[in-house]
Amino acid sequence: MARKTKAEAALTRDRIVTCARQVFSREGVTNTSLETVAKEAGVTRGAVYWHFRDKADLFIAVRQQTGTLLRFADFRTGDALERLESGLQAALDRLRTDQQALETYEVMLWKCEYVGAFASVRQDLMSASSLFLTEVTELYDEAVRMKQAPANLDPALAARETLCFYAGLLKLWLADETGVTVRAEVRQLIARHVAGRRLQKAV
Amino acid sequence: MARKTKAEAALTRDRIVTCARQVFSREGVTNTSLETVAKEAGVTRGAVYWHFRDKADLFIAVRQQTGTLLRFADFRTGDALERLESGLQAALDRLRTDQQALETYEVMLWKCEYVGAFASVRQDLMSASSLFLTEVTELYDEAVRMKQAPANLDPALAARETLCFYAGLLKLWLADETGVTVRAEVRQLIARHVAGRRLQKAV
DNA sequence: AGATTTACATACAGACATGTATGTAAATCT
DNA sequence: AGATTTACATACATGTCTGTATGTAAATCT
Repeated sequence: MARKTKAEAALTRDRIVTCARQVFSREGVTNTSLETVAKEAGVTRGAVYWHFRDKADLFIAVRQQTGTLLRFADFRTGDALERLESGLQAALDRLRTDQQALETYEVMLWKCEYVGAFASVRQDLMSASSLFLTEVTELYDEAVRMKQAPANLDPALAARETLCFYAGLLKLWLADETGVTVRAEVRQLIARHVAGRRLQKAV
Repeated sequence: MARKTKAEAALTRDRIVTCARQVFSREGVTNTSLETVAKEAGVTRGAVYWHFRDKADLFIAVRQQTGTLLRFADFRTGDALERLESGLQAALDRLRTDQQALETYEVMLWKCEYVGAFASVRQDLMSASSLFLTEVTELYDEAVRMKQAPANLDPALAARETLCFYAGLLKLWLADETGVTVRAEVRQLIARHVAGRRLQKAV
């Protein structure tokens, strides 16, 4: 077949990743055949195998294309607890407004089996959790130093609780199609969670 | 083949379910072939198809064999918040001491894709979440009435936060093989979470 | 005791997925 | 401008899984 331009090839690769995400979210990662992905992207399996070693490699590309939901570094205004809340709210907002992020996280949290080649991906997720812990611990630490949180608050422990809350929230939010379980009240949920850390309990 | 006694057949069925759980947790649900399960159980696929319609049906049996992790009804001593904490602690304790429960939840939370026939299973999980919400809401309601929790605590919202915390905790606990993320401090985590609801903040 | 199920094992038929090997024409390199 | 890659498409070889149909001897029913 006629060779494509570098730019064209990059587009092809991108189309494959995009289609893979969609097919993954429809049919689940394991049930997805690379043939299906290829067809959806208007290429053959040859193209897929040229750009990616195997399905696990493609899956990693899907994750990278979407990137991470949560970037506390993006929030520099307000006190530590305000920045924490902003970060969490922004993450959940993105799920609502960004179809791509929605699909990717649907796949990661509900449509993927972390076994075999995918076991290492789970390690990645846990690494991301560690990063989250580090950042949130620092935020709580700052909150304590600034007297916004009670002095007896253990930043590391509180951060772990927040991590659990966040992980569960993401997972339940995605599954809560009716909206009654958590979707309808995400904002208040997050606000409440963070408010619970403040020195003057307001909620 | 020689027909088995009803009792023998029940044992066979049970062996199949047990082996299915183990294979599922090793290889993931989708990657598991019924042939593998059958071999492990010392039977052929004929037996598996005799007892179960298909893999999804078998998966449901695996869930039923283990049952639910959390039964607040089991705890009748102490105030509402103490009962809440006891329930949560007991659930996580079970994961530590009950290999079967461990495997089942590993499968449900990390080794299963909720797609196609399994989509309805996810509905079931959300129904269980609703039940959890009902029970915990009632506990918080009682805590408020008994002045153990602040009057401005919204039981329904607090219950949702606890649900998220619990869901995330389960998921992270299972993946935290090194223990550094949450496993080492589950007890304090749960204690802290519940203590955060008490009128006199202690943590 | 005979008729009927039951609890499987065996056999069959077909679909589907994977990885690799090979071909090729145009981009890109020199 | 020629040599070399590149970006795929095509073809091949193979393994695997599913669902069902059929067989059968012993339990269970009547």
